[in-house]
Amino acid sequence: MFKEALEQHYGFLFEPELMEEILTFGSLKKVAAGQQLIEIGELITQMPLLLSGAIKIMREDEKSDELLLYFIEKGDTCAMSFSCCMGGSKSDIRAVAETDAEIIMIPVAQMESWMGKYKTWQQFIFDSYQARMKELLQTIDTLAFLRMDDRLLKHLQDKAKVTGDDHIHATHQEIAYDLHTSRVVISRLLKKLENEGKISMHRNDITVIDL
Amino acid sequence: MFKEALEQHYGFLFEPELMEEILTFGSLKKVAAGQQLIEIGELITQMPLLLSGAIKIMREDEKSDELLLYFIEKGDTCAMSFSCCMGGSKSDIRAVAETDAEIIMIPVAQMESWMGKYKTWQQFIFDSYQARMKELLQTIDTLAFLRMDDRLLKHLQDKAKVTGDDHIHATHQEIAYDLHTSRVVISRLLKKLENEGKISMHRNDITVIDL
DNA sequence: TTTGCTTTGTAACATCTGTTACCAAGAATA
DNA sequence: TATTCTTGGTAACAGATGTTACAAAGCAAA
Repeated sequence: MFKEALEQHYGFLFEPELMEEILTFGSLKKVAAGQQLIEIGELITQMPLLLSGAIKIMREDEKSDELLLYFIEKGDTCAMSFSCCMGGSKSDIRAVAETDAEIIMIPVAQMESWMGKYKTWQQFIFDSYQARMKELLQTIDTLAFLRMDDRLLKHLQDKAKVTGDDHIHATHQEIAYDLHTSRVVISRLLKKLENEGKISMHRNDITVIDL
Repeated sequence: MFKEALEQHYGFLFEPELMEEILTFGSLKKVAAGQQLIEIGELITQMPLLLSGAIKIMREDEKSDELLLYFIEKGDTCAMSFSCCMGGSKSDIRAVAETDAEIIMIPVAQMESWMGKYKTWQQFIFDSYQARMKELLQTIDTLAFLRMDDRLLKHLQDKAKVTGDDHIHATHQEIAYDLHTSRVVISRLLKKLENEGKISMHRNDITVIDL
Protein backbone atom coordinates (compact mmCIF):
# COMPACT_ATOMS: atom_id res chain seq x y z
CA MET A 1 0.00 0.00 0.00
CA PHE A 2 1.37 3.39 -0.99
CA LYS A 3 -1.37 5.62 0.39
CA GLU A 4 0.77 7.30 3.06
CA ALA A 5 3.68 8.18 0.79
CA LEU A 6 1.23 9.47 -1.81
CA GLU A 7 -0.56 11.64 0.75
CA GLN A 8 2.73 13.00 1.97
CA HIS A 9 4.13 14.11 -1.38
CA TYR A 10 1.01 14.86 -3.40
CA GLY A 11 -1.82 15.31 -0.84
CA PHE A 12 -1.43 19.06 -0.69
CA LEU A 13 -1.54 19.26 -4.50
CA PHE A 14 -4.52 17.15 -5.52
CA GLU A 15 -8.13 17.10 -4.36
CA PRO A 16 -9.46 13.98 -2.57
CA GLU A 17 -11.34 12.67 -5.65
CA LEU A 18 -8.17 12.76 -7.72
CA MET A 19 -6.18 11.09 -4.93
CA GLU A 20 -8.80 8.34 -4.97
CA GLU A 21 -8.40 7.90 -8.70
CA ILE A 22 -4.61 7.76 -8.43
CA LEU A 23 -4.96 5.01 -5.83
CA THR A 24 -7.37 3.14 -8.10
CA PHE A 25 -5.59 3.40 -11.45
CA GLY A 26 -1.96 3.91 -10.48
CA SER A 27 0.31 0.96 -9.91
CA LEU A 28 3.26 1.00 -7.54
CA LYS A 29 6.63 0.14 -9.00
CA LYS A 30 9.70 -0.44 -6.86
CA VAL A 31 13.05 -0.25 -8.59
CA ALA A 32 16.59 -0.83 -7.37
CA ALA A 33 19.44 1.61 -7.89
CA GLY A 34 20.97 1.20 -11.33
CA GLN A 35 17.85 -0.28 -12.91
CA GLN A 36 16.84 1.17 -16.25
CA LEU A 37 13.29 2.52 -16.44
CA ILE A 38 13.01 3.94 -19.95
CA GLU A 39 15.19 3.43 -23.01
CA ILE A 40 15.65 5.86 -25.89
CA GLY A 41 13.24 5.09 -28.72
CA GLU A 42 10.86 3.22 -26.44
CA LEU A 43 7.11 3.90 -26.72
CA ILE A 44 5.79 5.47 -23.53
CA THR A 45 2.37 4.46 -22.24
CA GLN A 46 2.55 5.47 -18.60
CA MET A 47 3.83 8.45 -16.71
CA PRO A 48 5.63 8.25 -13.35
CA LEU A 49 4.92 10.02 -10.07
CA LEU A 50 7.99 9.68 -7.88
CA LEU A 51 7.33 8.77 -4.23
CA SER A 52 10.90 8.19 -3.05
CA GLY A 53 14.41 7.98 -4.42
CA ALA A 54 15.86 9.68 -7.46
CA ILE A 55 15.95 9.03 -11.20
CA LYS A 56 18.64 10.24 -13.53
CA ILE A 57 17.71 11.31 -17.04
CA MET A 58 20.32 10.70 -19.72
CA ARG A 59 20.76 11.70 -23.33
CA GLU A 60 22.75 9.75 -25.93
CA ASP A 61 24.04 10.53 -29.45
CA GLU A 62 24.52 8.22 -32.47
CA LYS A 63 27.95 7.20 -31.25
CA SER A 64 26.48 6.07 -27.90
CA ASP A 65 28.15 8.96 -26.12
CA GLU A 66 26.15 9.73 -22.99
CA LEU A 67 25.29 12.85 -21.05
CA LEU A 68 23.41 13.31 -17.79
CA LEU A 69 20.60 15.83 -18.24
CA TYR A 70 19.20 16.10 -14.70
CA PHE A 71 17.78 14.26 -11.72
CA ILE A 72 14.12 13.77 -10.84
CA GLU A 73 13.23 13.61 -7.15
CA LYS A 74 10.24 12.69 -5.00
CA GLY A 75 7.17 14.79 -5.75
CA ASP A 76 8.33 15.21 -9.34
CA THR A 77 7.17 13.68 -12.56
CA CYS A 78 8.74 13.47 -15.97
CA ALA A 79 7.01 15.98 -18.22
CA MET A 80 8.67 14.47 -21.24
CA SER A 81 6.94 11.17 -20.63
CA PHE A 82 3.67 13.10 -20.48
CA SER A 83 4.20 14.76 -23.83
CA CYS A 84 5.35 11.44 -25.26
CA CYS A 85 2.17 9.76 -24.06
CA MET A 86 -0.06 12.53 -25.38
CA GLY A 87 1.70 12.60 -28.73
CA GLY A 88 2.04 8.83 -28.96
CA SER A 89 5.72 9.40 -29.67
CA LYS A 90 8.89 7.71 -28.56
CA SER A 91 11.22 8.58 -25.73
CA ASP A 92 14.07 11.00 -26.44
CA ILE A 93 15.81 10.11 -23.20
CA ARG A 94 16.92 7.24 -21.00
CA ALA A 95 15.80 7.03 -17.37
CA VAL A 96 17.87 5.12 -14.82
CA ALA A 97 17.26 4.78 -11.09
CA GLU A 98 19.98 6.71 -9.28
CA THR A 99 18.90 5.26 -5.93
CA ASP A 100 16.31 2.68 -4.91
CA ALA A 101 13.00 4.31 -5.78
CA GLU A 102 9.21 3.96 -5.48
CA ILE A 103 7.13 5.19 -8.37
CA ILE A 104 3.42 5.30 -9.14
CA MET A 105 2.76 4.61 -12.80
CA ILE A 106 -0.29 6.32 -14.34
CA PRO A 107 -1.72 4.88 -17.59
CA VAL A 108 -2.16 7.24 -20.51
CA ALA A 109 -5.97 6.95 -20.56
CA GLN A 110 -6.24 8.39 -17.03
CA MET A 111 -3.79 11.21 -17.69
CA GLU A 112 -5.91 12.43 -20.55
CA SER A 113 -9.25 12.28 -18.80
CA TRP A 114 -7.87 13.96 -15.67
CA MET A 115 -6.69 16.90 -17.77
CA GLY A 116 -10.29 17.86 -18.42
CA LYS A 117 -11.65 16.74 -15.06
CA TYR A 118 -9.25 18.12 -12.45
CA LYS A 119 -7.87 21.66 -12.44
CA THR A 120 -5.18 20.61 -9.97
CA TRP A 121 -3.95 17.90 -12.32
CA GLN A 122 -3.79 20.36 -15.20
CA GLN A 123 -1.84 22.74 -12.99
CA PHE A 124 0.49 19.93 -11.91
CA ILE A 125 1.24 19.05 -15.52
CA PHE A 126 1.96 22.64 -16.48
CA ASP A 127 4.13 23.20 -13.42
CA SER A 128 6.04 20.09 -14.24
CA TYR A 129 6.59 21.21 -17.83
CA GLN A 130 7.93 24.48 -16.59
CA ALA A 131 10.18 22.79 -14.03
CA ARG A 132 11.63 20.49 -16.67
CA MET A 133 12.21 23.40 -19.07
CA LYS A 134 14.12 25.16 -16.32
CA GLU A 135 16.20 22.05 -15.71
CA LEU A 136 17.04 21.84 -19.40
CA LEU A 137 18.02 25.51 -19.44
CA GLN A 138 20.21 24.88 -16.41
CA THR A 139 21.85 21.99 -18.22
CA ILE A 140 22.48 24.24 -21.21
CA ASP A 141 23.98 26.95 -18.99
CA THR A 142 26.28 24.39 -17.45
CA LEU A 143 27.44 23.10 -20.82
CA ALA A 144 27.82 26.48 -22.44
CA PHE A 145 29.20 28.63 -19.64
CA LEU A 146 31.12 26.39 -17.22
CA ARG A 147 34.43 24.62 -17.53
CA MET A 148 34.85 21.01 -16.62
CA ASP A 149 36.10 21.61 -13.07
CA ASP A 150 32.98 23.60 -12.17
CA ARG A 151 30.74 21.14 -13.98
CA LEU A 152 32.30 18.35 -11.95
CA LEU A 153 31.84 20.13 -8.63
CA LYS A 154 28.24 20.95 -9.52
CA HIS A 155 27.63 17.33 -10.46
CA LEU A 156 28.98 16.11 -7.13
CA GLN A 157 26.83 18.62 -5.26
CA ASP A 158 23.73 17.63 -7.23
CA LYS A 159 24.44 13.98 -6.63
CA ALA A 160 24.96 14.55 -2.91
CA LYS A 161 21.67 16.45 -2.81
CA VAL A 162 19.47 13.85 -4.53
CA THR A 163 20.92 10.94 -2.57
CA GLY A 164 20.81 12.91 0.67
CA ASP A 165 24.37 11.77 1.41
CA ASP A 166 27.56 13.79 1.10
CA HIS A 167 29.41 10.55 0.47
CA ILE A 168 29.25 9.73 -3.20
CA HIS A 169 29.80 6.12 -4.19
CA ALA A 170 30.99 6.18 -7.75
CA THR A 171 34.11 5.43 -9.72
CA HIS A 172 35.85 8.14 -11.68
CA GLN A 173 34.83 6.29 -14.84
CA GLU A 174 31.11 6.48 -13.95
CA ILE A 175 31.37 10.20 -13.31
CA ALA A 176 33.17 10.61 -16.63
CA TYR A 177 30.26 8.94 -18.43
CA ASP A 178 27.73 11.29 -16.79
CA LEU A 179 29.70 14.38 -17.83
CA HIS A 180 30.70 13.01 -21.22
CA THR A 181 34.43 13.21 -20.75
CA SER A 182 37.26 10.77 -20.02
CA ARG A 183 38.28 9.08 -16.79
CA VAL A 184 41.72 10.69 -16.80
CA VAL A 185 40.20 14.16 -16.95
CA ILE A 186 37.95 13.40 -13.99
CA SER A 187 40.80 11.94 -11.92
CA ARG A 188 42.88 15.02 -12.65
CA LEU A 189 40.16 17.48 -11.71
CA LEU A 190 39.08 15.52 -8.62
CA LYS A 191 42.65 15.67 -7.37
CA LYS A 192 42.57 19.42 -7.97
CA LEU A 193 39.28 19.78 -6.05
CA GLU A 194 40.80 17.73 -3.22
CA ASN A 195 43.84 20.01 -3.09
CA GLU A 196 41.50 23.00 -2.99
CA GLY A 197 39.78 21.43 0.03
CA LYS A 198 36.37 21.12 -1.65
CA ILE A 199 36.20 17.32 -1.48
CA SER A 200 38.00 14.41 0.12
CA MET A 201 38.56 11.11 -1.66
CA HIS A 202 38.85 7.42 -0.98
CA ARG A 203 38.39 4.44 -3.23
CA ASN A 204 34.79 4.42 -4.49
CA ASP A 205 33.93 7.29 -2.18
CA ILE A 206 34.05 11.03 -2.69
CA THR A 207 32.97 13.27 0.18
CA VAL A 208 31.68 16.70 -0.77
CA ILE A 209 32.87 19.29 1.76
CA ASP A 210 31.86 22.44 -0.08
CA LEU A 211 28.08 21.98 -0.23
CA MET B 1 -5.94 42.75 -41.40
CA PHE B 2 -4.15 39.49 -40.78
CA LYS B 3 -6.98 37.06 -41.53
CA GLU B 4 -5.35 35.47 -44.60
CA ALA B 5 -1.98 34.81 -43.00
CA LEU B 6 -3.70 33.41 -39.93
CA GLU B 7 -5.87 31.10 -42.07
CA GLN B 8 -2.85 29.93 -43.97
CA HIS B 9 -0.68 28.95 -41.00
CA TYR B 10 -3.24 28.04 -38.37
CA GLY B 11 -6.50 27.37 -40.24
CA PHE B 12 -5.89 23.64 -40.49
CA LEU B 13 -5.18 23.48 -36.75
CA PHE B 14 -7.99 25.41 -35.13
CA GLU B 15 -11.76 25.20 -35.48
CA PRO B 16 -13.65 28.23 -36.93
CA GLU B 17 -14.89 29.44 -33.53
CA LEU B 18 -11.37 29.58 -32.17
CA MET B 19 -10.14 31.33 -35.32
CA GLU B 20 -12.88 33.92 -34.72
CA GLU B 21 -11.71 34.43 -31.14
CA ILE B 22 -8.09 34.79 -32.22
CA LEU B 23 -9.17 37.50 -34.68
CA THR B 24 -11.15 39.23 -31.93
CA PHE B 25 -8.67 39.12 -29.06
CA GLY B 26 -5.31 38.84 -30.77
CA SER B 27 -3.42 41.94 -31.81
CA LEU B 28 -1.06 42.07 -34.75
CA LYS B 29 2.50 43.15 -34.05
CA LYS B 30 4.98 43.90 -36.80
CA VAL B 31 8.63 43.95 -35.84
CA ALA B 32 11.78 44.76 -37.79
CA ALA B 33 14.83 42.49 -37.89
CA GLY B 34 17.03 43.04 -34.86
CA GLN B 35 14.24 44.34 -32.65
CA GLN B 36 14.06 42.87 -29.16
CA LEU B 37 10.73 41.30 -28.21
CA ILE B 38 11.31 39.90 -24.74
CA GLU B 39 14.06 40.58 -22.22
CA ILE B 40 15.28 38.22 -19.50
CA GLY B 41 13.51 38.87 -16.22
CA GLU B 42 10.56 40.56 -17.92
CA LEU B 43 7.03 39.63 -16.87
CA ILE B 44 5.16 37.94 -19.69
CA THR B 45 1.48 38.72 -20.21
CA GLN B 46 0.93 37.68 -23.82
CA MET B 47 1.97 34.78 -25.95
CA PRO B 48 2.99 35.06 -29.61
CA LEU B 49 1.71 33.21 -32.66
CA LEU B 50 4.19 33.71 -35.47
CA LEU B 51 2.70 34.53 -38.89
CA SER B 52 5.88 35.33 -40.80
CA GLY B 53 9.59 35.77 -40.22
CA ALA B 54 11.76 34.21 -37.57
CA ILE B 55 12.62 34.92 -33.93
CA LYS B 56 15.82 33.90 -32.24
CA ILE B 57 15.74 32.80 -28.62
CA MET B 58 18.83 33.61 -26.55
CA ARG B 59 20.10 32.67 -23.11
CA GLU B 60 22.46 34.74 -20.99
CA ASP B 61 24.51 34.09 -17.84
CA GLU B 62 25.47 36.46 -14.98
CA LYS B 63 28.48 37.68 -16.90
CA SER B 64 26.27 38.69 -19.85
CA ASP B 65 27.70 35.90 -21.97
CA GLU B 66 25.14 34.99 -24.60
CA LEU B 67 24.10 31.79 -26.32
CA LEU B 68 21.60 31.19 -29.10
CA LEU B 69 19.13 28.49 -28.07
CA TYR B 70 17.01 28.09 -31.23
CA PHE B 71 14.86 29.82 -33.82
CA ILE B 72 11.07 30.05 -33.90
CA GLU B 73 9.41 30.11 -37.31
CA LYS B 74 5.97 30.80 -38.77
CA GLY B 75 3.28 28.53 -37.38
CA ASP B 76 5.22 28.23 -34.12
CA THR B 77 4.69 29.72 -30.73
CA CYS B 78 6.94 30.06 -27.71
CA ALA B 79 5.89 27.47 -25.16
CA MET B 80 8.06 29.13 -22.56
CA SER B 81 6.02 32.29 -22.78
CA PHE B 82 2.94 30.17 -22.23
CA SER B 83 4.30 28.58 -19.10
CA CYS B 84 5.49 31.97 -17.92
CA CYS B 85 2.01 33.42 -18.39
CA MET B 86 0.32 30.54 -16.66
CA GLY B 87 2.75 30.59 -13.77
CA GLY B 88 2.89 34.37 -13.60
CA SER B 89 6.67 34.06 -13.69
CA LYS B 90 9.41 35.96 -15.45
CA SER B 91 11.13 35.20 -18.71
CA ASP B 92 14.20 32.98 -18.65
CA ILE B 93 15.15 33.96 -22.18
CA ARG B 94 15.56 36.87 -24.56
CA ALA B 95 13.68 36.96 -27.86
CA VAL B 96 15.02 38.98 -30.80
CA ALA B 97 13.60 39.24 -34.30
CA GLU B 98 15.99 37.47 -36.67
CA THR B 99 14.12 38.81 -39.70
CA ASP B 100 11.20 41.19 -40.13
CA ALA B 101 8.26 39.36 -38.58
CA GLU B 102 4.50 39.46 -38.06
CA ILE B 103 3.17 38.14 -34.79
CA ILE B 104 -0.26 37.79 -33.24
CA MET B 105 -0.17 38.47 -29.51
CA ILE B 106 -2.69 36.60 -27.36
CA PRO B 107 -3.49 37.98 -23.88
CA VAL B 108 -3.11 35.62 -20.94
CA ALA B 109 -6.84 35.67 -20.08
CA GLN B 110 -7.78 34.20 -23.47
CA MET B 111 -5.06 31.53 -23.37
CA GLU B 112 -6.43 30.21 -20.13
CA SER B 113 -10.07 30.14 -21.12
CA TRP B 114 -9.30 28.51 -24.48
CA MET B 115 -7.49 25.68 -22.68
CA GLY B 116 -10.80 24.49 -21.27
CA LYS B 117 -12.91 25.48 -24.26
CA TYR B 118 -11.05 24.23 -27.32
CA LYS B 119 -9.48 20.78 -27.65
CA THR B 120 -7.45 21.97 -30.64
CA TRP B 121 -5.95 24.78 -28.59
CA GLN B 122 -4.99 22.39 -25.82
CA GLN B 123 -3.41 20.12 -28.40
CA PHE B 124 -1.55 23.04 -29.95
CA ILE B 125 -0.11 24.03 -26.59
CA PHE B 126 1.04 20.50 -25.83
CA ASP B 127 2.53 20.03 -29.28
CA SER B 128 4.35 23.28 -28.88
CA TYR B 129 5.74 22.23 -25.49
CA GLN B 130 6.98 19.04 -27.02
CA ALA B 131 8.52 20.86 -29.99
CA ARG B 132 10.35 23.27 -27.71
CA MET B 133 11.61 20.42 -25.52
CA LYS B 134 13.00 18.77 -28.63
CA GLU B 135 14.70 22.00 -29.64
CA LEU B 136 16.30 22.29 -26.22
CA LEU B 137 17.50 18.69 -26.41
CA GLN B 138 18.95 19.43 -29.83
CA THR B 139 20.74 22.44 -28.39
CA ILE B 140 22.14 20.26 -25.62
CA ASP B 141 23.31 17.64 -28.12
CA THR B 142 25.06 20.33 -30.11
CA LEU B 143 26.82 21.72 -27.05
CA ALA B 144 27.76 18.38 -25.57
CA PHE B 145 28.67 16.31 -28.60
CA LEU B 146 29.87 18.65 -31.36
CA ARG B 147 33.05 20.63 -31.74
CA MET B 148 33.03 24.26 -32.71
CA ASP B 149 33.51 23.68 -36.46
CA ASP B 150 30.41 21.48 -36.67
CA ARG B 151 28.45 23.82 -34.41
CA LEU B 152 29.34 26.66 -36.73
CA LEU B 153 28.30 24.82 -39.88
CA LYS B 154 25.04 23.77 -38.23
CA HIS B 155 24.41 27.36 -37.18
CA LEU B 156 24.92 28.61 -40.72
CA GLN B 157 22.59 25.94 -42.08
CA ASP B 158 19.92 26.76 -39.48
CA LYS B 159 20.23 30.44 -40.24
CA ALA B 160 19.96 29.85 -43.98
CA LYS B 161 16.88 27.74 -43.36
CA VAL B 162 14.92 30.23 -41.21
CA THR B 163 15.72 33.18 -43.44
CA GLY B 164 15.05 31.14 -46.59
CA ASP B 165 18.28 32.49 -48.07
CA ASP B 166 21.60 30.67 -48.45
CA HIS B 167 23.32 34.04 -48.26
CA ILE B 168 23.92 34.91 -44.63
CA HIS B 169 24.43 38.56 -43.80
CA ALA B 170 26.34 38.65 -40.58
CA THR B 171 29.74 39.63 -39.31
CA HIS B 172 32.06 37.09 -37.75
CA GLN B 173 31.59 38.91 -34.46
CA GLU B 174 27.80 38.46 -34.54
CA ILE B 175 28.18 34.75 -35.21
CA ALA B 176 30.68 34.52 -32.36
CA TYR B 177 28.11 36.01 -29.97
CA ASP B 178 25.45 33.47 -31.02
CA LEU B 179 27.81 30.55 -30.44
CA HIS B 180 29.40 32.02 -27.33
CA THR B 181 32.96 32.08 -28.59
CA SER B 182 35.38 34.70 -29.94
CA ARG B 183 35.58 36.39 -33.31
CA VAL B 184 39.04 35.01 -34.02
CA VAL B 185 37.83 31.46 -33.54
CA ILE B 186 34.96 32.01 -35.96
CA SER B 187 37.19 33.61 -38.59
CA ARG B 188 39.59 30.69 -38.30
CA LEU B 189 36.90 28.05 -38.65
CA LEU B 190 35.05 29.88 -41.43
CA LYS B 191 38.27 29.93 -43.42
CA LYS B 192 38.58 26.19 -42.81
CA LEU B 193 34.98 25.59 -43.98
CA GLU B 194 35.71 27.68 -47.08
CA ASN B 195 38.80 25.60 -47.86
CA GLU B 196 36.69 22.48 -47.45
CA GLY B 197 34.26 23.86 -50.03
CA LYS B 198 31.29 23.99 -47.64
CA ILE B 199 30.83 27.77 -47.78
CA SER B 200 32.04 30.75 -49.76
CA MET B 201 32.76 34.10 -48.16
CA HIS B 202 32.63 37.78 -48.90
CA ARG B 203 32.46 40.75 -46.61
CA ASN B 204 29.24 40.58 -44.58
CA ASP B 205 28.10 37.64 -46.66
CA ILE B 206 28.57 33.91 -46.17
CA THR B 207 27.04 31.55 -48.72
CA VAL B 208 26.24 28.08 -47.51
CA ILE B 209 27.02 25.54 -50.23
CA ASP B 210 26.64 22.34 -48.22
CA LEU B 211 22.96 22.54 -47.26
C1' DT C 1 50.29 -15.46 0.36
C1' DT C 2 49.84 -15.24 -4.42
C1' DT C 3 47.36 -13.92 -8.23
C1' DG C 4 44.35 -11.25 -10.83
C1' DC C 5 41.03 -7.60 -11.40
C1' DT C 6 39.45 -2.95 -10.54
C1' DT C 7 40.42 1.55 -9.52
C1' DT C 8 43.30 5.51 -9.22
C1' DG C 9 47.60 8.54 -10.12
C1' DT C 10 50.49 10.61 -13.28
C1' DA C 11 53.46 11.76 -17.22
C1' DA C 12 53.79 13.06 -21.86
C1' DC C 13 51.79 14.57 -25.64
C1' DA C 14 48.13 16.07 -29.16
C1' DT C 15 44.43 18.92 -30.23
C1' DC C 16 40.97 22.28 -29.63
C1' DT C 17 39.70 26.63 -28.12
C1' DG C 18 40.52 31.28 -26.33
C1' DT C 19 43.47 35.61 -26.19
C1' DT C 20 46.34 39.29 -27.67
C1' DA C 21 48.32 41.81 -31.04
C1' DC C 22 48.78 43.69 -35.38
C1' DC C 23 48.00 44.25 -40.21
C1' DA C 24 45.28 44.61 -44.45
C1' DA C 25 41.19 44.97 -47.14
C1' DG C 26 36.82 47.09 -47.85
C1' DA C 27 33.41 50.58 -47.07
C1' DA C 28 32.05 55.11 -45.70
C1' DT C 29 32.81 59.90 -45.11
C1' DA C 30 35.04 64.30 -45.35
C1' DT D 1 41.64 61.73 -52.93
C1' DA D 2 42.65 61.35 -48.08
C1' DT D 3 41.01 59.83 -43.79
C1' DT D 4 38.56 57.03 -40.71
C1' DC D 5 35.91 53.13 -39.27
C1' DT D 6 34.52 48.41 -39.73
C1' DT D 7 35.56 43.95 -40.85
C1' DG D 8 38.47 40.07 -41.66
C1' DG D 9 43.20 37.42 -41.75
C1' DT D 10 46.84 35.57 -39.32
C1' DA D 11 50.65 34.68 -36.10
C1' DA D 12 52.01 33.46 -31.63
C1' DC D 13 50.99 31.95 -27.49
C1' DA D 14 48.26 30.16 -23.27
C1' DG D 15 45.16 27.17 -21.25
C1' DA D 16 41.70 23.52 -21.20
C1' DT D 17 40.58 19.12 -22.53
C1' DG D 18 41.33 14.56 -24.65
C1' DT D 19 44.47 10.42 -25.43
C1' DT D 20 47.81 6.91 -24.62
C1' DA D 21 50.55 4.48 -21.76
C1' DC D 22 52.04 2.64 -17.65
C1' DA D 23 52.59 2.12 -12.71
C1' DA D 24 50.75 1.72 -8.12
C1' DA D 25 47.26 0.90 -4.76
C1' DG D 26 43.23 -1.51 -3.06
C1' DC D 27 40.37 -5.34 -3.03
C1' DA D 28 38.88 -10.10 -3.75
C1' DA D 29 39.36 -14.81 -4.78
C1' DA D 30 42.20 -18.87 -5.18
